[in-house]
Amino acid sequence: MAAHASLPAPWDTLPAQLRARGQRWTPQRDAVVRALSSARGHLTGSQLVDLCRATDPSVVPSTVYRTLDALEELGFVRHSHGADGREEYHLGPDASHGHLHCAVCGGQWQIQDDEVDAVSAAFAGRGFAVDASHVTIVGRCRACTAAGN
Amino acid sequence: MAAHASLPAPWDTLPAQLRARGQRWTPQRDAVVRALSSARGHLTGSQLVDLCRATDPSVVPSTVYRTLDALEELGFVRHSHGADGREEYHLGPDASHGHLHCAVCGGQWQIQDDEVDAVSAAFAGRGFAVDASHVTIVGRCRACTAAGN
DNA sequence: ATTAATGCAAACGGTTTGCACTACT
DNA sequence: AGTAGTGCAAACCGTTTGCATTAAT
Repeated sequence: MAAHASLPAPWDTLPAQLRARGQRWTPQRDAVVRALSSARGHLTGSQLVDLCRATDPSVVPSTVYRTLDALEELGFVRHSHGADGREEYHLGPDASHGHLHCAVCGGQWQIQDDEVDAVSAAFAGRGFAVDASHVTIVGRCRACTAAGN
Repeated sequence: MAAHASLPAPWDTLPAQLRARGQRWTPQRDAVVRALSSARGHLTGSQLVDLCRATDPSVVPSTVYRTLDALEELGFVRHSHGADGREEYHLGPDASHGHLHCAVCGGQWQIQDDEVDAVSAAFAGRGFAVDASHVTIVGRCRACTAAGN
């Protein structure tokens, strides 16, 4: 089959995107996506496994991880590494506008999603919710470091 | 025995501190400390294991990890979780003066070592060297979050 | 009918644990 | 002598893999 009770927001185009690449939409992938979208924020791989199995006990870890790989390839999820040292997956490309600022050359770069995640995770333990759009990190960029500054 | 070719900087008082607590100084702990101090920056647990075994093949993983626990209890090392998702250990308390700033209540808190490490690790991949003393993270503190702001 | 995706079970790497033995104090 | 610390080997957890089977296309 492949349950289709209409997917939320960014996921609704997913089945089509998969099929366009010759890939398939399955009940298991549906379960993974629903678990992902129901849980706001980030999930570790094993949390996701448990969540999926709660609704559909037939879902097996390998399927979850393989599905995540597939979703990541399409840019629907990204993964980083949480403060607990486990893989952490989160929803697709959302705008984050943090910046990296080189104190030497004055260059600026946008901070990427997974980097924001890592920063957020660093302070999650003390209950501090990082505002991703206001993160500015000062330091020295690769070029300036290489130049010996 | 317990090799004693004089330990570098902050470690020289370690044997005494251990003994003061009824704990012991062993060649294995010596090996771990030397590996830690020789490697500038951070090391994962398994990197440390390998490093130790390179000089002293008799050192076994469990001993390394147990030693790290002991060192951490004394405040000689701290551990965080690196971008590769593994435990990462680093040298004792060094001054870092980054701050957390709550956009709601205006409160400020000092960023801790392991948090700085996590932030640094987030950008290490792109060759950006974070200036720990200039990290300021804006967000919402636990209290303000709890208050529903 | 094809072949992508699944379930299973086994393997993996890093870390932790129980226990008898060793060696620091 | 007393006991903290060790080495070993086995357990553990999250993740990955090989392979025969199932099911979406």
